[in-house]
Amino acid sequence: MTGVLVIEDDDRIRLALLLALEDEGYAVRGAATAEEGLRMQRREPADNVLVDLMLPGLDGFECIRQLRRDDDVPIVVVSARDDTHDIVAALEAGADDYVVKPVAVKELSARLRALRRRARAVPAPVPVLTFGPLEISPDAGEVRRAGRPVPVTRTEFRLLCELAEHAGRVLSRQQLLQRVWGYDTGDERLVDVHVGRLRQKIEDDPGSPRHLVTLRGLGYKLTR
Amino acid sequence: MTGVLVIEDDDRIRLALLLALEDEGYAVRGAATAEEGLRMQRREPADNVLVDLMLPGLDGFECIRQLRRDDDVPIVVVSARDDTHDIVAALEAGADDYVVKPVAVKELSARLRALRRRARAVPAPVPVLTFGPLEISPDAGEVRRAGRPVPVTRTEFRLLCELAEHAGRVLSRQQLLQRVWGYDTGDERLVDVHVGRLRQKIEDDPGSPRHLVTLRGLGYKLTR
DNA sequence: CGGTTGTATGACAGTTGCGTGACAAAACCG
DNA sequence: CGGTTTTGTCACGCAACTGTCATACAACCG
Repeated sequence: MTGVLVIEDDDRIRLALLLALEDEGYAVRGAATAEEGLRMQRREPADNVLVDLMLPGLDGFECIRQLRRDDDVPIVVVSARDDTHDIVAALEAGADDYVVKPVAVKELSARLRALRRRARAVPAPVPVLTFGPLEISPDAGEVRRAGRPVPVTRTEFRLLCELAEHAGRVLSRQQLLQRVWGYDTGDERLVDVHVGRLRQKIEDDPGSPRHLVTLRGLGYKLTR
Repeated sequence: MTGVLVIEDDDRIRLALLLALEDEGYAVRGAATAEEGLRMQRREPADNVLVDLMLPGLDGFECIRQLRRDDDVPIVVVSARDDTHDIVAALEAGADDYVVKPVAVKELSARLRALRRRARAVPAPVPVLTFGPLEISPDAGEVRRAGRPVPVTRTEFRLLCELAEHAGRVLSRQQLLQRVWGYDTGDERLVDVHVGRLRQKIEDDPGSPRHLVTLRGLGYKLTR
């Protein structure tokens, strides 16, 4: 299911767009302000965003820039203003297309499809967390040391990810039990054992660990 | 240097576009007919193609389709006709954008830039996914190993495509059940079985798979 | 320094997760 | 309709993993 987010302050127009797009088979949702739209997109990303330029508060241009900052979603501006200056500015801000109201829904839909044809082909890179020679990619379910894959078990992997996500911070055994194992209570030695096993695999000298370090009385942390 | 090819039969308009785009810093070339444009693009590909719809001989729609057949170049239609039906047809044929004459060069330039932003992100616009000796073409519904076609069943193919689309990422059995079978719940062994069958066909040594690998406790992933 | 607390590690048995072959139901196809 | 292919289910065996325990070691403290 492909989702479309419509950011438009005029209730009538927004509703009309939403209904029309829904008829075209999109899963729609709407926002009346840039702030609301940004929040929605951050929480549950849509596959396309339609945005008006004249918005109360944060205006359309700024909205586009902020959307672009942490998202590669295709953005289409739907504006009443047919002005070269606006069009150029919107596209420069990061929009992918600009259509002038009133717009035929069929056309809008075709433009969205054309846009998605391009956007979909982009293979999102697999994010990797690095700690010195250590590379952890949660999505790939893979750990590498100096480029070489290190076989780790599921529990070890979860533990490592948890530590990596909070790099530099101490996590107590209780916190780790909670987050990795889901235990509300349990033997804290369990954590020790797995940390030990992990060290055998990822540390050069497991005896004096450089990345997965113990903080006596506090817990463990992962450092760079 | 970014090159733009303008396919437009009206000499005056073509010249005007070429000059204006040259001013904007593009390396331009022009063609008066679809045939000529296709030949030029095949011999020395430009980074963008502008095409008129009303062309003598091969018309604009057909021109777009033929361009698309062996090229992923961004195509912008520049037409005098402001008609929803034409716009939709052109976009469906494979165009990326549609602007109506007369058009401001600044706008055209901005649209080209926006388009190229997207297009560049696609490194190899091949509809074939390769994993070592393995070739999967989702569109053609075909799998090859070392060039030789491999007969796979529909379910196997879908499973393979799903994994290929998320190359390098782990997909849990649940996710695969959901996406390939549409099951919200079900026996996860089912996935194992099909993965096993797939391995018999695509792996050199199904006993120790190199591409379709298991991540114990996590799921499966396809690697290069 | 000895006592105390906290941490590392090796061994082990129970458990889990995975791969596979067999088989029946279902879909497909002349 | 009969044969063939595809699909889903099941049970079993193997290998890998997990958690517990006991013991040894290291750090802290007065």
